[in-house]
Amino acid sequence: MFIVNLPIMVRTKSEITKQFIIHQTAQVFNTKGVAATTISDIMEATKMGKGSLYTHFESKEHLAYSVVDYNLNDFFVKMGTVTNLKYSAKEKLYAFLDFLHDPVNHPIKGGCPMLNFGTEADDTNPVIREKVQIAIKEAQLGIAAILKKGIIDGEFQKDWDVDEYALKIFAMLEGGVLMSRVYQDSMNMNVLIKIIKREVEERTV
Amino acid sequence: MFIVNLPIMVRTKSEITKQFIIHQTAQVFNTKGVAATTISDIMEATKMGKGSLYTHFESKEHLAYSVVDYNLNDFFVKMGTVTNLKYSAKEKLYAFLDFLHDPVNHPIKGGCPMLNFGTEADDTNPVIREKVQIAIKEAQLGIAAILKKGIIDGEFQKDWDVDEYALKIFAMLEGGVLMSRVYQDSMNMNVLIKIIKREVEERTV
DNA sequence: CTTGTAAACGAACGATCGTTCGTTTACATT
DNA sequence: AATGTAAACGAACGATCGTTCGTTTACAAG
Repeated sequence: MFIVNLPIMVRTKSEITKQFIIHQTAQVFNTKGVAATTISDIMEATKMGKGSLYTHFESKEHLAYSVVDYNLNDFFVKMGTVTNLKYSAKEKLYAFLDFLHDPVNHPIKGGCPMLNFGTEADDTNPVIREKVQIAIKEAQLGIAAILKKGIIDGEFQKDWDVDEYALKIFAMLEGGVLMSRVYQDSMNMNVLIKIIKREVEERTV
Repeated sequence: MFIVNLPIMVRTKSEITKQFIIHQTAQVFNTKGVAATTISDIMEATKMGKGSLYTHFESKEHLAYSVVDYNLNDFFVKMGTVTNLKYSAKEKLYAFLDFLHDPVNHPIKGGCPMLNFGTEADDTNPVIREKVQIAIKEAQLGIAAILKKGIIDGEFQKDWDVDEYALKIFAMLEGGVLMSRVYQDSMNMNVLIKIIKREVEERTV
């Protein structure tokens, strides 16, 4: 039915601008927070007029939702890029840990979006809270998947409770990000990563 | 010099009201954040007129500073109240852990103030960032002090790197608070506490 | 009770908030 | 080149922001 003869560029013009706005404001929202980011901030980040923004987003809140999605997704894309370069489970895990070794200059500008948007939204914004919840779940599962692969491949001890240890890794890293960013010094994060690696070695066959 | 014959009540009237305002708005700031808390919110929480607030605080920002101090201090007071009831190091530590077992209903209303104010302020408010930095340092030292007492009293193994483990505990707990509050379920926190207790047992002589 | 001083107050201020809308500009299709 | 449609735009809106200030109220001292 209704087969449309689409031009070469499939629904692009508006979509490109939309993505441009999201891309340009991702750091602003992640740094200042959703509530504290103003339309003026968005205009400055995009160099666009006030009215133009409302051609692509029905409200600041809806843009914020897209930006939260973008930042969360960006984290997993970059995390995947790093881990997919490695073959063994331990190498994947260590690559992931090293990927996060410097929270002062976090790979996602403004810091971990799960930490930032999670703490802002947990009591005030159910939509964002749920987005973060899904992302945290995905992160836990991602770490657990690496550990499980390590067991299947015979790298790690079979009796290791990997779901529990994935939770432990995630919590330690988020705590480490908080500390390092407040201290403006990534030393604590490096100690935590060293601890995790040591514990992984103890579970390596 | 200048010995003043002070009345019975030493600089109270204004100070009491000041503390009342801080007390009444502590939860609001900790839940909504400093930037998102408005004067109207403060008026509603205190049932005071707009002008009265400026009799006691020169700006919203200065009130926020006092509230951050209040919430951070409140945490340590409550933590001390719980741990001081115990004699042995392990009992103190477990009491502290159990004190944090339910982040959905955190002892400090709105959640951990180090987590909340730390993530909001790390890139935007140097004054608050430093207050949180000092608090985190104090928390680390507090945990480490308990562990050190455990070693001195012969409860824990002598070769335990307690500073490192205090850092690990703190990071895990902050990560656990984040997860539990985003999930609106304290299960993850309970697993993390269980893990810590297990590791402490392994270091118990 | 009178008086003096500090606290409480709310109207009003200028600034900025998020949003709307009529108009101009840009650009792909005739 | 003419035309039609969508994007870009900025002035203007009402609402709310944080702050100020002249006045009223509360209350302890004399």
